[in-house]
Amino acid sequence: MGLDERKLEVLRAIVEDYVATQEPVGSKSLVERHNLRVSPATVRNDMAVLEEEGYIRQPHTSAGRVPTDAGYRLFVDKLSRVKPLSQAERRAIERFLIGAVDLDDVVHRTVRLLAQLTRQVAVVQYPSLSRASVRHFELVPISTTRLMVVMIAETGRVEQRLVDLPGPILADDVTELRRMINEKLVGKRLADTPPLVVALVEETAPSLRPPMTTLSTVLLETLVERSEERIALAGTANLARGGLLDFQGSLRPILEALEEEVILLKLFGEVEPSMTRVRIGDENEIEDLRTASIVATGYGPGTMVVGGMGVLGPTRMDYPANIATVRAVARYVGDLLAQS
Amino acid sequence: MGLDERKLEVLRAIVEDYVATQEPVGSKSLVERHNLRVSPATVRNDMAVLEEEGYIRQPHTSAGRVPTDAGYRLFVDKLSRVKPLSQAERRAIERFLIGAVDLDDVVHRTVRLLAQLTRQVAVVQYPSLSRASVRHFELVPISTTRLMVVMIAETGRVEQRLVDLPGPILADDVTELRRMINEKLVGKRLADTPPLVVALVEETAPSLRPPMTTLSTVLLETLVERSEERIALAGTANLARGGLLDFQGSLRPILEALEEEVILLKLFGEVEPSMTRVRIGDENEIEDLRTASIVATGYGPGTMVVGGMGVLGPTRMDYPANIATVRAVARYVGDLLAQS
DNA sequence: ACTGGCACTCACGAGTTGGGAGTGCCAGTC
DNA sequence: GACTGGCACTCCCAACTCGTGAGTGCCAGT
Repeated sequence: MGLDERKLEVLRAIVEDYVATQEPVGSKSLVERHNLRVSPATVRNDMAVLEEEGYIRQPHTSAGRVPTDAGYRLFVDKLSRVKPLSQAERRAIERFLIGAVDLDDVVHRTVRLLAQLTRQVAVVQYPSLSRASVRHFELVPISTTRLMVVMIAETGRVEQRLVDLPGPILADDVTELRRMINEKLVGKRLADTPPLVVALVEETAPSLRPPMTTLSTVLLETLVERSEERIALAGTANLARGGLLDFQGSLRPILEALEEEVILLKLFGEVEPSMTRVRIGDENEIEDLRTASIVATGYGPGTMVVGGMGVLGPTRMDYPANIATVRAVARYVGDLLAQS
Repeated sequence: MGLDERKLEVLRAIVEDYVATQEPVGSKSLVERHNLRVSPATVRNDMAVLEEEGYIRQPHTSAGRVPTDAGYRLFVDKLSRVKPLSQAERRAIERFLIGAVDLDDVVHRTVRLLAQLTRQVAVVQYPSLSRASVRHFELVPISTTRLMVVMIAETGRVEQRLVDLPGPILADDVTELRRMINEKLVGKRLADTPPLVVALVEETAPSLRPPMTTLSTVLLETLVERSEERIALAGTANLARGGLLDFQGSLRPILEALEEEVILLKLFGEVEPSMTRVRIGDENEIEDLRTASIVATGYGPGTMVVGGMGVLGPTRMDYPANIATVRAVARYVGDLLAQS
């Protein structure tokens, strides 16, 4: 169990070399590249221990060593300092996001930026409604029996939906419905709205009951059920880099998983405030992603978290760099949201 | 130049076998599988001619023949009848699209359906605004200096955008602006709106000039420039099927091209009314897609075309089946749009 | 115009081999 | 006790060989 200073140093060196070269690393080249001040034989002994402890393994006898998922985990937790971004990267982030015209555009640009900087697949969850609050509701008459319901969230996100009413409705009544809904819901966090919507129906005068009832079901559907649905994705082409050595040959399951929004939301949506979470290989619950790692973090204006973002790549990725990039981008986007 | 009946028959057989087996097809197995009523030697002579004409080629000496892009082209144009869909497929289309709640949902379901039925990458362009007409405009006051502009197109598509006004504005003025805009633009095709918007500003009373001017630039931007921007994509995992034999080894360029919305719009957006267009391999202008084929068609309510959809796959794809599927789905979605 | 026969070509897979990188172990040194 | 040099061993990998078989082109014969 004794992993002394040098053994950890050896592990770090193995991870770094393997990530860089993509080839199993042997004792000799290790000693050459990093200036460990011991002989290859000593390193070999250390490696034997590290292997016994499950941090590295040999693809085959008499080949170099490769980190295991547990090895990466130890590396990420204890052995690496997050690399500060280069000036050039900071500028790139700024330049890329500066011209965004609306929320959609911000998300779009962000996801591309992440993909480009990390050279991995990037995922950004649209600001989730349930964590944000309501800025304004609007009812737009389309015909006498049809309304469009528009909801604007504090984050700038807009949702709309058409509603067929049970019967014709007067313009004044629409105005009244609008007033009531706004009075009741504006400023509330979306997650808290369902009981309020129910109460709203009960408080409605009998004459307006039927349309309000219809509206309430639509409100509930739109605001709650569809509220976390959207995800932006970029950089899938990066999967096809590493010559198919990553992901043990088949991109298929990875690409399939990436098309399931439910999966992506699970991976990138469950973020705790201001924590960067790293999931390495086997730690993933999703079977298909056992050969991949994920770096995810939450973002939002100030200390609030309105969504998640992150990258996905082979377990053999540059964790320190990716963690740094994801954090920096998340923080920058958070600031952007806080301004508007 | 004389390609008699039988030679064409041989070409058709080669394409069909190659698409099915993915292996170069030789004269002997050809005669066995299709009951051409001649000997392998005769077929070989025909093949020699077909090769000379550029319709097939040999991967290496003494291997079977493989169709060239020109061969596929001839096959598609002259030698294949579009396969009618099976009853099961028709039912699948119906079942898949029947529960769609709004336009976004329709597009989403459609693209997944196409990917699933054809086992290729599917692309659906959101109903393009410029080809559709305006149903309604709405202006929603957010604060005294901020409006939200919402546009609803005849296809059900909704676009919205926030506008910062040059100065505070009264509720009555907003109402007036809304009235003016709707009066001028409702019912017009979007492509025809720009001059109308300009005229609108000129007709506006001096007191309302400043906000109307601001609005007009936003209208132009939103309605024209951003009008064809959206694309839905599904089934990228299908690229990784054919064991990397398709696409001569690297998915990278294909995945990259698929991430460029501009490229996809070029491919699937330029559709003539009720024509199914097939682009085979080299016929593609996009360098990266020279190993791929595209089947695209327009769709829309009735005879109108409001967008394109289609599939992308290896040149070695089942053209008759894919053409049939794309057409059927496009028609079904068109009907769906016509109803609403 | 088609066919059967025949010699030829060449990709492919199975087996073989040599080299080299890397290992584990052990005896020796500080 | 911790480290090192030396050494025998393992085994992947790339290169080579070789037999097989599918497929061909050509030609003489019907």
